Amino acid sequence: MLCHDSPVIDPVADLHAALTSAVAGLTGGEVPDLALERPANPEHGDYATSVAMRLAPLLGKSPRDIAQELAGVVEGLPTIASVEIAGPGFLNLRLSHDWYRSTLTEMLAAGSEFGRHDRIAGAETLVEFVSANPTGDLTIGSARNAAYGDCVSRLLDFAGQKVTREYYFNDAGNQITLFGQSVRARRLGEEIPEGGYPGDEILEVANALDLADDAPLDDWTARGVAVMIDRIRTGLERMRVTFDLWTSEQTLHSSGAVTAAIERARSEGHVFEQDGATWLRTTTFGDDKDRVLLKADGETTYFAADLAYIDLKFKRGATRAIYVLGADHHGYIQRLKAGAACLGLDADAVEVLIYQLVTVSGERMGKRRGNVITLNELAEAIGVDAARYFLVERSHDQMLDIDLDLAVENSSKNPVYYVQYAHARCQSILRKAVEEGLAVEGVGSSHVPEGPEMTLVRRLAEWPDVVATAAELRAPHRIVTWVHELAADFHAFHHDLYVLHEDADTRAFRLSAVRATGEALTRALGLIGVEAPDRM
RNA sequence: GCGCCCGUAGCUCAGGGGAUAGAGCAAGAGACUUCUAAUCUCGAGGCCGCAGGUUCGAAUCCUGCCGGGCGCACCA
Repeated sequence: MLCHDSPVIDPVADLHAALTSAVAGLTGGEVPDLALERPANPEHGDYATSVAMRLAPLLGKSPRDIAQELAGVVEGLPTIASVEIAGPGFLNLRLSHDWYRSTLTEMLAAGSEFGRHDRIAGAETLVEFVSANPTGDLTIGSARNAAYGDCVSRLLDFAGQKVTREYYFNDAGNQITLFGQSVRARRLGEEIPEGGYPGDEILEVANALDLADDAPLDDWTARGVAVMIDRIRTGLERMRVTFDLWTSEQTLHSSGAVTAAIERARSEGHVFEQDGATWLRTTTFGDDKDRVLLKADGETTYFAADLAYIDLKFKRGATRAIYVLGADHHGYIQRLKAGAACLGLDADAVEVLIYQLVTVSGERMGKRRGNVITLNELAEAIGVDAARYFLVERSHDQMLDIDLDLAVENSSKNPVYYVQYAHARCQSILRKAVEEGLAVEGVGSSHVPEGPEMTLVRRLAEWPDVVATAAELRAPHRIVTWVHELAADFHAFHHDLYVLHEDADTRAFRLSAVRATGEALTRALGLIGVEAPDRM
């Protein structure tokens, strides 16, 4: 389905507009979804709409009669070559040669802005992702979080939102104390405590610390966390994932934000005491059960810090707070939204994105199982481009399984190279055009596009809808699906037709198509954090 | 028990109400004197988990069931 209700650079905008006004004329104003789409079957035209069938019950006329009336309006458009009515009342449209030329011209003129849309623009969005505790290297589960969260951020940014990326880390509490003890134990060659962290990276962190053997535990902990965070940051940067803010839980406590948030919730009337503990009545806003803020022993819970953190996000000016969490945290959705509501905030401005878990050879990852794969190992094994492509290739609602040996074995046939190769081919042609003095500007005026050229241009024209939908659905895998289709269309085009044709007009059209394809590949790959190489 | 995600080709998965359900991989047959063969072309492979419902029209929306994953702390 295509939807063009915002002023975007859109190749089928005039078609959409003409249909809309024609339909409005028939109904007296009301316009249902036009359902303008690209049929899978080429016999059904380049674009098709089933709007006549939807209109039939409304107007009390037969779908084919309505289609006939609409056909009369659309037929005159310069972008339309032919219209036919098919089946129960489909309107099948074929685009004119003129459309192909003007669409290419438009796309090239728009450049990197092509596909920019404002359907969801304007929000100040805080995307919090990864946020793994700094007690070890990031696992491949966090790698999925990183790749997905980063792509969503890039998509929202392209959609005109002001995006801030934040990593929230836990640097207080039992786990962190255990981490500090583990670091010290490794350094001193002692036994690590029960439930401590045995990973090799702990030893590396320990050895990087300039601390005396008898330094206080707090120093081992704090310094260890700092080094670990730095390790994590470096690994993420290698994956082209960067953050604007690194926020520590500790600072929420020390700044008084936690206490302030509890008081704010109390003044909203949602805090109560029971069994010696202080509770937040999140059930008022749809949570399964109420949540403890202050334990009977007086300690704050992790959720209390969460509450303060939500408060902080909106106080800093965010109009939307996105959380990216693994499926094992899906129970947090209601809790976080209810927490926001208890602070008097809009629960709908809290959006929790859940991605399904990553398994290793069909099994859940775990230190006890000894099957942990880290982000660094994945990047090392198959490279950053293949790793990123692999991590967002499928829907985030789909479970992801990895066998590292198999991944390495298969990495050469990772589809990312197929797509990148298409870009390298584009650049190769453009280089050759310059070398041979065959480069031209413009799309020409008389070239009659052939099948593969038309297929390619129509594919390129899908971009505005693809990128807008991907952003709205927080579904970067749609970019991946599309960019692969684009690469396939380009490879076929390249195989069938010679670009640097002796006829200047043909050459101009084809060079324009190559240029537009190269830019589209760069743009789409950029949104998933993959490079578009000039040579391979 | 309750909640979230998934079930589509041998395998991994796209398909947000439209016409004959697609791709990659695997297996099969072909194509380089050319701007890169990391490519292209062709064939084969399907009760879209099951059963109802809504609709002119359902893989898609609704309900129930079956199967798989995950979660239901005064842990972090």
